[in-house]
Amino acid sequence: MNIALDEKKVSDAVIPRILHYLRVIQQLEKSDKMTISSEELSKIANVSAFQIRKDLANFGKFGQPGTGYDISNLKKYLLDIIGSKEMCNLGLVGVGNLGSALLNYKGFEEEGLKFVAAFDKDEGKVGKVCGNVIVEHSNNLKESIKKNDVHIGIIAVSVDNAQQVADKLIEAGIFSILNFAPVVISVPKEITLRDVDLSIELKALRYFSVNK
Amino acid sequence: MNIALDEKKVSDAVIPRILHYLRVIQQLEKSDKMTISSEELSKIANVSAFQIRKDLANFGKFGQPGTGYDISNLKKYLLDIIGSKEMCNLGLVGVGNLGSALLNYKGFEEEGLKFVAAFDKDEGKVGKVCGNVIVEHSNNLKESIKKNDVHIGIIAVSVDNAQQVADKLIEAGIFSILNFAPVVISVPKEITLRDVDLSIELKALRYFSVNK
DNA sequence: GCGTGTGAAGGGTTTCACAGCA
DNA sequence: TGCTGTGAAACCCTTCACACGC
Repeated sequence: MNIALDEKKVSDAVIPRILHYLRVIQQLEKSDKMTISSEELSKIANVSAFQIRKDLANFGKFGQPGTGYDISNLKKYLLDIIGSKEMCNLGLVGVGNLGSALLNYKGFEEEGLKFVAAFDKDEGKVGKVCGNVIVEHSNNLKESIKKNDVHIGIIAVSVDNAQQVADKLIEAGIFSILNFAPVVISVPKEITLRDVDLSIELKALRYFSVNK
Repeated sequence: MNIALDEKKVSDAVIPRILHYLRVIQQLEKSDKMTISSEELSKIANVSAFQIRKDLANFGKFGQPGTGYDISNLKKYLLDIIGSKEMCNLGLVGVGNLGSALLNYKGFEEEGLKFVAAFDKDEGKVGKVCGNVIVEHSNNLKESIKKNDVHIGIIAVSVDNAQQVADKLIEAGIFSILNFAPVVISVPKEITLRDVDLSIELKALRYFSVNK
């Protein structure tokens, strides 16, 4: 029943799936079902039942043989696994179309994600209210990141400025970066960087669709 | 030298990496370098040189032993592999914050991706010009999708409407869907669906950062 | 000599089959 | 009986080492 983080290294592929299961469980919570078997979950999540049981077994024994998993308990366990108990503070750089959309998106807060700072180098945008934050000038970045205890930096600037912004974020003490600029950024290996490259998503989608 | 598509099934993991190499090559094109070795490419792309050579070998022999890869040729080959020669038509459903940002993003066109239609159920948005398209009412979806030859449908509506929109897109003849709604959508197996779930990206980022 | 392309080795992840428990 | 948890098998992907070509 113990949640065994850091005991043995859990495969990287597991975590996105755990988060995916959590999505499904959140949907199921709205129904009147109390328990669910790995087989049923499999059909909704499009992941094999074997895989689901193996993934969960990485972290403990949550299921009842003969019955399945208690939905509301499973949710708690999954949240524990990914460590979503406390709020995660986000800082955004680049308040363009995409940046504004992210700041104004209402869905993050209930997921434990919260924008606490936003930056732009355009004086015209500085001072503007976007979502729950007031846009600051990029010159304030380092100071504000520390003051607001930002955990994750989000890059939503143009290709030309992305590397430079990444460097500034790292200099400000950020260890986790989500990059939306369609460019390959280099960071020291102690920094965790993930890219969301929509052109790549769309082209991969087309490829898989054609070669299915 | 032949591009051997559909000869033997290429692993799914290869394609996103191919697109990633293409990003790097596009950046390199701006420099005055003419050729690059897998070793040099490895450092920029953060992928092992073995991996790069293996990935490319899936599709043919592009490299010069002793020299490396000709940058502008490699670009052509990579574009061939992923079939990016002709324009890919995009249709968007849900002209909210995120939807508008996507429609107004200038970077897609040069990547061979083009919005040709956008839909919303809100009468107030219908008729508005966003990027290169005029927003249509969702009731026109089926007709307009066919008329404009939309290849990929993009879902940027709320959680509650996502499944229904997916069903409508499929009914309209769409086979490829990119879903931004943070919900698990079910589609028939002949449909290719990819999710971009930003909350999951952020939480995975945090997990990997903490457990690094 | 330098760097690619590739068969073989290695490692890791998914699949399977079944023991064990409710 | 029904379904989980798990060691073993199968599979796939990455890594390696080296033969070959420039």
